[in-house]
Amino acid sequence: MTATERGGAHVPSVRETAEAWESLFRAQVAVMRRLQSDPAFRELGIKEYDVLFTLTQCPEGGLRLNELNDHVLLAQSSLSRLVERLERKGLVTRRSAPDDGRGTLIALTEAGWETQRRIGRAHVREIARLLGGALDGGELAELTQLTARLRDHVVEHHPL
Amino acid sequence: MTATERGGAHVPSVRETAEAWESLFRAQVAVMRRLQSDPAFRELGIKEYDVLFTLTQCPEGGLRLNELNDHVLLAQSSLSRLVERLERKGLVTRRSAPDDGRGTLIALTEAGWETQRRIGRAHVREIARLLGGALDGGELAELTQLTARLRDHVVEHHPL
DNA sequence: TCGAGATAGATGCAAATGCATGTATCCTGA
DNA sequence: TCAGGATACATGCATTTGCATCTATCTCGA
Repeated sequence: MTATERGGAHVPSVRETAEAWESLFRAQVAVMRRLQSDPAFRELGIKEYDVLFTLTQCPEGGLRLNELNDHVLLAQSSLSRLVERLERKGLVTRRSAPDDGRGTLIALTEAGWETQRRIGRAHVREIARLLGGALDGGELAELTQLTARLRDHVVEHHPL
Repeated sequence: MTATERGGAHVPSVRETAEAWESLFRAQVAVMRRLQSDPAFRELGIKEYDVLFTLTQCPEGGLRLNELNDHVLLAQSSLSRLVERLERKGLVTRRSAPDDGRGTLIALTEAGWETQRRIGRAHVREIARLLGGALDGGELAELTQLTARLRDHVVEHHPL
């Protein structure tokens, strides 16, 4: 068996790359389909939750709409309206960015933090329930590393 | 450094599991955002393409709607109408399943095969362009393995 | 300083989506 | 055999999404 045959440290072929993406994508679909049906997301859609979560992971002041948009699979206009809905529910505030009159700063309200924590706890439990037993700790760490590097590479080398 | 600290073959914590999912999901978002903007998907949306692709990967006769639905992140009704659109475009045919009067068999037309091949070629090139250089062959194979096992586990242990 | 182009976000509108439900068919146990 | 429930898919309808475009603001070079 050659290095190539066992998938050694060679430059991957187009086919190998496409297969890896396909596999990653299908795994995401399978997991996401199940996560979406979690009762935790009856109160708030998973995309709305994702925005709240992203806001918890960033400096206190909040995020610009375009920064938020990097984390979510939505068109700019769709995110704009999603945030508008969150504002109407009292979960986030929007204010004009102090240093750039065009920008909008989105920040969590107290209710937003509380809602994220509440849904987040159930969500994390559900993730563990679904994925538990699929991979051991080393494999899971490996997966985290590989996907993180994949993301970093794409963000770094292929701006939108 | 203990085995746990370096992520050895232990039973993963809830936190480690959630981190891995988060990382996988963000990588998927980053890659998908870029794939979606490929001009190859101006003619046909990526979800529509995905259905055509899935149909190429299965026995000649086609797939039932509910089987298709396992591969796609869409509600049953949305897929039903997506397939209806594909039929109107002449890319698939729908016929009643011979062994089950409730079912619908979806199959590619000749134009459907041709369209999938054409878009697929461009799509695979784009995948290689985006991911090329991110991971070497061994890492890519590892990623394929891990995500495939993740999917298999979820499909096996957590039916919808 | 000014004007052309770039950028951030909002909005009108058509298309796509999901939920709830409807219809037809299939299955199962009494 | 047949009634009750389950399953497969379709459909009405309100919501969400994306595209194209608009406005407001910023940036930069002449």
